[in-house]
Amino acid sequence: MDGMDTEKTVDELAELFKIFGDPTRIRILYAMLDTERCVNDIAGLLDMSQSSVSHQLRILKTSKLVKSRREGKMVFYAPDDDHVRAILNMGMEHVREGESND
Amino acid sequence: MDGMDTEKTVDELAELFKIFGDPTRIRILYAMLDTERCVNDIAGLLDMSQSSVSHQLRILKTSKLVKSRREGKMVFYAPDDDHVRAILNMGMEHVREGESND
DNA sequence: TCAACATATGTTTATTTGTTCATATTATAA
DNA sequence: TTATAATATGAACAAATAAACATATGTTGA
Repeated sequence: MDGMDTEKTVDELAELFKIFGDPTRIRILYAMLDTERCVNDIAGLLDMSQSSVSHQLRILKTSKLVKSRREGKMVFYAPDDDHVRAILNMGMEHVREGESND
Repeated sequence: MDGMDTEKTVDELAELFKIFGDPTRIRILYAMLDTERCVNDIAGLLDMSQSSVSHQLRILKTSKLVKSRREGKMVFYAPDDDHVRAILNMGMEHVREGESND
């Protein structure tokens, strides 16, 4: 174990990836990757219930992957960090390459 | 949804991250990041049962994150791909920054 | 062949988790 | 204040899953 600090860091790392480990959350993240989105729009785009979207957004926000901004009745969500895009891209690269060489 | 291809790709992406979403598997990956390791050594290093390690290694291998090489009775495992290190590093960056700014 | 070692694989169990449904909060307009 | 729209939250349920235990497979040497 070289570059790892504590066990706590490993747990945090696993927590982070666990968030990305759900297709629904991935879709939600992609939906807001270029434009901030309100909850209802996300639900409409992904054909999900408002409740389900809201639950997942809470998880994403708690994990600091997403930030929110209230405008009237609506709440707009966007990625909190550019790491979100970076992590998604890195994973996507792996998936894409996996399709060719095997 | 811009750079995404099919729904299948999203599912594959989620599958990939799900693998990283477990502290045990992260530890296993780190253990073999610089040197290939046999099952028993990993179990010893991480204080886990041989069975548990073997089960997790199977998951890692099925996901193409890890490759194996037999040498006599022992089987040595190593990351299959440099994406493994890249993905771990990217996640680690996020975790490390998350500690400071909040 | 047999024994010993290394690894793999079923099976069961306890825990985690995503969704649904119902209900609560928050904000706007009349 | 009352009605309505947007979002959040709580509880219950079903599906996924990591660990433990027992057992099987494979390899080497006598």
